[in-house]
Amino acid sequence: MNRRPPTLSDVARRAGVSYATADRVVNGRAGVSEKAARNVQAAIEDLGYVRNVAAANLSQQRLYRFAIVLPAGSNGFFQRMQALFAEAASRLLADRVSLQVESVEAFDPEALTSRMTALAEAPLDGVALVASDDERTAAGIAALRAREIPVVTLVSDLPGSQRNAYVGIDNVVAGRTVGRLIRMAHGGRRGRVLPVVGALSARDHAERLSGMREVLGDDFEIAPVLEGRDRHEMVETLVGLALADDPEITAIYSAGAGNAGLVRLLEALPPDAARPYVFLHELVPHSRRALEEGRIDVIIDQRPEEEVARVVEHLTLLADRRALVRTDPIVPTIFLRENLPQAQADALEAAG
Amino acid sequence: MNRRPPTLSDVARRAGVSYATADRVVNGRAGVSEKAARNVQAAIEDLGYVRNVAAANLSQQRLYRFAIVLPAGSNGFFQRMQALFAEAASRLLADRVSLQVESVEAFDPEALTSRMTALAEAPLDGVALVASDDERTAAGIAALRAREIPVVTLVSDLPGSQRNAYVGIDNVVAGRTVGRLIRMAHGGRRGRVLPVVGALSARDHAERLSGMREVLGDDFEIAPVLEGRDRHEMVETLVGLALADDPEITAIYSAGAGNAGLVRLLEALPPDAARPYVFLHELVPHSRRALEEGRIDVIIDQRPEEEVARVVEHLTLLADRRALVRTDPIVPTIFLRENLPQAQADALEAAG
DNA sequence: CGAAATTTGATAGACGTCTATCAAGACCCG
DNA sequence: CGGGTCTTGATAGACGTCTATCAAATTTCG
Repeated sequence: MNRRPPTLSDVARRAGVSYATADRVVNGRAGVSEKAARNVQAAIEDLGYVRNVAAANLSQQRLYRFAIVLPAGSNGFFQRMQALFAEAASRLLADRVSLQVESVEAFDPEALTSRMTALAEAPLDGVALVASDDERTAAGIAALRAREIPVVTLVSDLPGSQRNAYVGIDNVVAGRTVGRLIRMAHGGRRGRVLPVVGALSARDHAERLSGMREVLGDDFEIAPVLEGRDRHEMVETLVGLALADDPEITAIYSAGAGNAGLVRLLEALPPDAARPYVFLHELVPHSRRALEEGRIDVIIDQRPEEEVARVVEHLTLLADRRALVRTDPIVPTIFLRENLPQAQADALEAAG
Repeated sequence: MNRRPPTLSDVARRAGVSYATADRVVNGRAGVSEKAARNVQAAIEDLGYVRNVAAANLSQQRLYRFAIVLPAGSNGFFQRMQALFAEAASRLLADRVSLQVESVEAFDPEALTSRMTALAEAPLDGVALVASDDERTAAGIAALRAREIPVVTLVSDLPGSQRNAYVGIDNVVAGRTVGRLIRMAHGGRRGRVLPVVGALSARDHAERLSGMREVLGDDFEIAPVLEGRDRHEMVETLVGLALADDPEITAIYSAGAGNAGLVRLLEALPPDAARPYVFLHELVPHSRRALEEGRIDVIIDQRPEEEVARVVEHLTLLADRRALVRTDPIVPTIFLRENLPQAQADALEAAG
């Protein structure tokens, strides 16, 4: 129960070969007879040999150099994600993983592409990026892959491209989840839903809406979709007008960003007036506060903590040319005011 | 950008001391003047030195031997947890962490205590266990601590004891979350809730109920609490009787186990008959199926995957006498049929 | 001042794996 | 059977840290 785990020398001895031969087998180097290889494999299984990663990493001086490209700007979600990556970076220093977190102008495929071109020249072992739905982005990914640099898309995918993996939620699932919650909140009654997105041309926003529609079916009316460009002033204005215009609205689903404007609008309502149910995405300071104060009802979060962890996991595995585990999408998480995570507030404060 | 991370030799050189002295500083060994220590610290910060854990682990031949004690039996939740620990164990072999997963008879504090006494004699670096609310368990924990073996309680806490940490959800929070969902599902209307627990004397079940009550306040009636002993036949019978007896019930909250019985009962209902909203705990095969088939509405899950990861994290840190990170409780997660995790089914199948 | 105590330096060996090199042995084919 | 190719063995050095030892230098204190 307490004995030393077997080393490769033990394996070699057991297999009746030299250390060199055993090493050739485990590292897939050429020049080993089939028989010897079989013996070594058998010895590995007999002894339950597992390669000591500490020793392996040490001897190889393995360094993992990853670049993470995030959209810049005031978007609370990406600020949170950036803080999480920064925190991960300092934690991962001890494991010889260096994360270089970069910002590019949001919604600017040109800027993203030129950044990617630059990264393709850098000595990197992997890149994660928030893809924009654009041919140039796909070309940038291809350029990185051509240099043998693995690429992971994050939050927003680009399915046709050569990216190795996607880390993020399935937006249709997120929309369906909101649909179900809307149904629940209406307790069997019908209602009229006001959808707000950044732009209908944004694939993720459109997918969320269509997921919601799938679940609501014909039992609910859907008001004309507002496109707020993810800008809070615009969201505030448009939603304000729509609500004034259409008193039948029983629920608002904001599938995009710019929710600070929505929250401002809700704060301006008389405190005890009936208001529509409000569902929105991403747990950030202002949405958290709104939920705590009862101005909104549900936040759908894509758990950036989990996404950050998984990006690092994927990039490390890809850099070692190993198989990915856990390629299923991130599950959108439902936050009500009752199950808000506790540490969240502190972590955000600490991040400034 | 691509240079070799600094080693302790670099630090020593920079600080103008020998490697030996630098080593004494970083490992907190005695026999270093204050001045030398300050110089070394400064050099560490200047260079951004981070101890290479691979090298450190290698040189120390550090082995982490942890024991995990779970209640035996057919309980789907603990079966899932056991599978997750087994999976973690094989993954962690490469990191020289050995998890020895043990079962003891459920609800048998005597059996748990004698197991703990045995473990106190074993060469272990940490123990995780599902505490039962019992003095003997507290004594067992004390015995382990007396042998310098860190102890983490899992799923069920024992606050008065000497355990180093608790990994699990806050059951009041879970109950409050359900309370909010019940409110939502009633869409502003009143209702009558049937609570089902294993036993009112079980602290976690009682806490869940009181959390729910907090949120429902006086707007809802609460039917007499059923105690199903976490046994599915008993739950099936009791709930069946209660529903027949009390047609006013609009929601069922099952805060304990034995939900297979509840699901059977619901399956027996005529398919298109109105049924109460049903809320229960833990995503396991039968509850998952019930949710997929629309026989229940919500599953509150305590994310055993996350708990397993955190147990390992805590035990490792404790074994190294380091400070714990992330001591906030696990956040109860809400699953609707729309946001069920995908991989779950496969993972459970694979675990057999 | 001198003896004792404390601090420092130098260094060696170990941890397990990886990489590389060189020589020797086994095998094949003409 | 001789020359070539393939396979194997032996071994050395490196990775960065930890532990230990011994001697030398410095400080403390009676």
